[in-house]
Amino acid sequence: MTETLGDFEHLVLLALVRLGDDAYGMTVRQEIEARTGRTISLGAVYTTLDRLERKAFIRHRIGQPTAERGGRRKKLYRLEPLGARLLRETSRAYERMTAGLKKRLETL
Amino acid sequence: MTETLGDFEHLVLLALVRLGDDAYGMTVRQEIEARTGRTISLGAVYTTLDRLERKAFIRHRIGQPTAERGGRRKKLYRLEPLGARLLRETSRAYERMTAGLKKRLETL
DNA sequence: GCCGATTTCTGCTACATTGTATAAATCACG
DNA sequence: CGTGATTTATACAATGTAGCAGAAATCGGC
Repeated sequence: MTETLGDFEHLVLLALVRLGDDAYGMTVRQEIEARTGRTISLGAVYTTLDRLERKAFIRHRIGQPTAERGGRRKKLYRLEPLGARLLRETSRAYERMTAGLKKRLETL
Repeated sequence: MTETLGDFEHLVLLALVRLGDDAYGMTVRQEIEARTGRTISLGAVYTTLDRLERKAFIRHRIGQPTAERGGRRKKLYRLEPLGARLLRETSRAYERMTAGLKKRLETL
């Protein structure tokens, strides 16, 4: 593996996988906040999405405006093959690091 | 969660758990290299161990010299309660992020 | 036993990348 | 317009990483 993912980048990619068609700034933040319990600024999310896109791990398209008042057009993101491969590798590496340790981790 | 662990810091803590009594610079590197498949410089390991210790997540003691060739005295590291708690939280957060996604991740 | 060669291990320094907050700009709709 | 949803810009802190210097220990020859 040549490339590596930072901690937060990793979380963002996982959020994209789970969110599927509805992945953009706000939902990505919600998803990560809800599951990790940590508080995240939107700026952090956008910066990271942008960086991941520059590296060709993800790509965006512009969504349709919604019927709500306000509601600027969203940038919807999805995983690209390069990012998918890296995410899979990173997840596997994590699995190998924790293999046989999960019970112990819980009782730390 | 107020504090967070970086990607590499996380790997280092996991290595400490697995290595138990025999965790020092070289073995930590070996462990991470073997399981993640990535190449790691010793300097990276030492710097990270040092930072983790400053934050009171880990602590070291000086080991006895061994009979091996070379074999300078080792700094043996072990997890402190603060680090253990953070590691557990981080691991749980990751579990929640990947819950129900593992199969999908494998076929990305 | 002393001495240099050799090996293991640690410390330091410097720089690149990633993480994060805050404030400002845009856009879509009524 | 004015208002709310969303994105962009900016700046700085924290983390990741390489490279090299140096200290401590053993080994073999003399």
